[in-house]
Parts: sequence; structure tokens; C-alpha cells
Amino acid sequence: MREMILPETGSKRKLLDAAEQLFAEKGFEAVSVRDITQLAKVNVAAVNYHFGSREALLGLVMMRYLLPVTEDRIARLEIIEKKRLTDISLEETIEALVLPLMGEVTKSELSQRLFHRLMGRIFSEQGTGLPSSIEPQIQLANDRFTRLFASLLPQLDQEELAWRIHFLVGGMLHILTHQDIISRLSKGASGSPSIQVTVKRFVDFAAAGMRAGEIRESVEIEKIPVPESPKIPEPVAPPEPISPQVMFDF
Amino acid sequence: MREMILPETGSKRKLLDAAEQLFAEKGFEAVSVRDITQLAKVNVAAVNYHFGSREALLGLVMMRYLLPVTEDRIARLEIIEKKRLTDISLEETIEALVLPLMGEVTKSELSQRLFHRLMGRIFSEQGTGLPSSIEPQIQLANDRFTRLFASLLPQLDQEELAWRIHFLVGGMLHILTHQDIISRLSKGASGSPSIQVTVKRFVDFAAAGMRAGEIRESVEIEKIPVPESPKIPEPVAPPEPISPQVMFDF
DNA sequence: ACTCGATTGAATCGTGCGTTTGACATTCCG
DNA sequence: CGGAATGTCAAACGCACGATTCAATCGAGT
Repeated sequence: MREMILPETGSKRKLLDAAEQLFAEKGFEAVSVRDITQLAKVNVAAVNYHFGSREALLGLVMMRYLLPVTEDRIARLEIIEKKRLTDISLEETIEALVLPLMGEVTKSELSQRLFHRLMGRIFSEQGTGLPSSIEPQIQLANDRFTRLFASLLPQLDQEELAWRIHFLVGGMLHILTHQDIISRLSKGASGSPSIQVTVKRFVDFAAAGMRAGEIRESVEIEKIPVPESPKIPEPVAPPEPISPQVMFDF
Repeated sequence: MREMILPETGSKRKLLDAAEQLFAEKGFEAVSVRDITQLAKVNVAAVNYHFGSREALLGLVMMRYLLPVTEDRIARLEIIEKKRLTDISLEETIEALVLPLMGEVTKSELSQRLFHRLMGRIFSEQGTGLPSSIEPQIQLANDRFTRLFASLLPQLDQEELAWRIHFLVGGMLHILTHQDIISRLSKGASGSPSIQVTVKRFVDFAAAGMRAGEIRESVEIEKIPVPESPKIPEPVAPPEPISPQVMFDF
């Protein structure tokens, strides 16, 4: 399967690379076959000859990224799940979810930026977007993460956990898609923003969010029981522990 | 300014409404002038006659939403900022940022869904997307929120705060754009997912994230100092308190 | 050297797009 | 009544798109 995706004739490879770059720069919908073939310096017909259609090429480009990321995630999961449950931290679990998206550190600064943008696009346009049937392997990994989170946060019912994962994913995708907006923040004098630092920041943020409401051993922090803001009646959460099967867009 | 946006000739109004609905359903790029005029049951030329161009119409549609949301946010800010700083909770501040996006509760269930999707699109495609010069008022509100967060979380340096706001915004936008994916979660037997409950969930999550690392009065929670996951060298955060002016995509 | 499948290239197809045009209808005001 | 002003409409413009066609070219196998 991998060899179907990676090397190839030259033209095919050039098309994949060009498409990848353009998709990352301008989004999936904004890139035309003509853009791609022009950048790849091949004929327009090449896309339809090699891939059958623009959509198929698009799917392959996504595959080239999704598969390694999912594999990396699963590999990290394997390591984590070998440990005793009490030795597993929420932080390392979140890291196993986030870091693979940030991988490919070998690439240049620019192409790394593009890589991340593309990643963000792939994942955030995934539901709304284009290819189906990428899901099977990914879905599997997602389920394992969900179950692991459930074990680590037993105090959360299924619904609350699902929502919190949803929030976590949102923040994660936001880093990817809008990293250029905030890159100015980190690259002050120190040169590179350093992915690891960013991930560390996010993991700490997200872990705290996932743990929200955990009973704390002290009583000092009076403010937490939430003084209601004005005009919100605030009905209590529904009682049923519903929702059997959930699907995430990790 | 408001009257420039709301009532209008009939055709103009119909176009705005149709465009709004279609943009929410299918995204900005995917909707053509012909789609809009067809749904509005007016002539194709009407768009260019009334608005000058498709882009201008698009900008007005966004305005119709962004302005009320920003006004609502500022109104909530006013109330909050009247209080003594020690009486202001992080939760109500986040709520002031999030709830206005969820407003317009008068609308029907369907159009409310569309409204939220549109909101998400507007905000997440904002940087990458289309109109400039909407910013002035919005920028102002964003600054006030940032400053308020800074006061409420004095232990965070500017950079860390900026990142956390970034994560928060990501989760918030994710709720809006991908609410359909997760709506199955909440609407189990209880009928409506109830926006307030969702917001409450998110506010608690985000507030905990913003507070992450805050010194807790107890020592019980041993696990928090983060057992490093495998292959991450983890350089320490850069020392400089840099980044003077920041811009967010709230 | 010849063949034949694989690839490329230039030209072209049909479609849908945003926009423009100019004729027509309506309204309003002198 | 008459003529701007305002709005509507069908038709058409030029353009870019994804896809297709078909002849030219290449390159290994015999």
C-alpha cells in the first residue's frame, strides 16, 4: 500500500508533491488541476491519466499524510497501553494524539509550515470535505484513544467525555490551521517557535481541561463553583447516560 | 449602519437571507451567485445590481452576524468589568466570549444549526478568508477580552496567555463548525441538545485549561508534574517576555 | 529493428461561473 | 402627462474549470 503512494513514475510523484504543496497553501477547493500540472511542469492530462480524477489525486495526497500519522499514533498508544493504568498520565496520552500530527521534523521550515496547514485542513474538512473510506484504520485508532481517555477519566460519563474530546480536538486543529496567525507569538527573539514547546503548552492546557471539575483535595479555591453570568437560566445536565456509539473527527 | 444591513427592498433582503442560508449549508466558496438567486427566486443580475459583486454580498452577510455578536460581547464585558476584579470569574468571562456566538435563540432549530455553522465558518475562514476592514470594532473587543484574561490570570506571561486563548478559540470554533458531528451525543432522549448545557461544558473545560498549572493548595495530586513521553527532548520555554502586539481570530 | 504498451502533449469539449448589457416594467414627482 | 429614477429580466459575455480525445513519443522485450 505504501509503495502505491510513495515513489512512482516521476510525473506521478511530481503531481503528488505539487498538489500537496498547493493544497497546503490554498486549501483543497481553491486548487485547480491546471494549477497543479503547471507547478509540476507536466501536461494537464497527466492528472486524469495517472489518478483518474482530481478528486482521486486529492484523496491520495491525504492518504500520504493520514496513514503515517495514524501509524505513529498507534505506535505511541502501544507503548502507553503496556503500562499499568495508574502509571499512565493524561498528558502523555494527549501527546500521543497530538505529536504525530506535528511530526516530519526533518522537513524544512517552510514545508513544515505547509505540512501543518495541510494537516489541519485534512482533519477539519474531513467531515465536511471529500474522501470517504479512509476511515477504517483511523476510526480504529480513534476508538482506542477514546477508550483510554475513558479509563483515565473514570469520573466522566460517556457524554461529558465525548464533549471534552471534542473541545480538545478543536484546539488541536486550531493550532495546525492557524499556526501562522500565532507564529508571531513564539518566534520573538529565539528564532524557531519550537514545536515541542507549543505541544507542551497545548498538552498542559488540554489535560487541565479534561480534568476539569476533578475533586481537589483543598478547599482554598472558593471561586470555582461558578457565579452564574446574568441572563442564562442554566438547566441541569440531562440524567440519562446515553449515546452508545460515537464518531470523532480526530 | 444597521439599517443599511437589515430591511431593504425585498429582493435585497431575500438575497441576503438566501445567501446566509446557503453559506451556512455549504460554505462560502461552494455557493454560486446562481445558487443564491435561484433560492431567493430573483434574477441573477440582482446580486450585482444590489451589491456590486458576489464578494460584497458575502461581506454583508458576515456583517449581519459579526456586528450583533460583537455588540453582545461588549455588552457582557461592560457588565463584568463593572465588578471588582476579585469578583470576576474566569468562567463568566469565557461565557461572555462564547455565548454571543450561540445567540439568536429565537430562531428555529434548523436555522439555528445553520446559524452556528455559518458563525464557525466566518470565524475560522476569517484569517484565510475574505473580507478585511470588518476588523476595527471586533479588534477592539478582542483586545478588551485579552486584557481581562490577563488580569484574571496574572501568573501567565503574555506569550503563554496568548497560546491559551488560541487553544480556547480553537475549541469554541470547533463546537460551531462541527456541531452536527457531535449533536448526536447530546440529543439522546431529552430532545434538544440545549445550547446552555453545551456552553457550560465548554466553559468549564476551557476555564480549567486556562488555569492549568495554577498552584493548588493540596499536595495530593502527585501525577501532575508530567512523566515525559518517550522520544521528546522537551526544551524549556524561552525566557524572554516578548510579543508586544498580538492579533487574534476570536 | 520492430513492436507494443505506457506515457506525454496539444487541442478541444461541455459546463458553470461572475458579471455585463440593454430592453422592459414600475414608481414617483414636476 | 412626461421623464427620471429605480428595479427587474432574459440573454449573452468571457473565462476557468475538469475531463477527454487522439496523435506523437518513448522504452523495454523480443
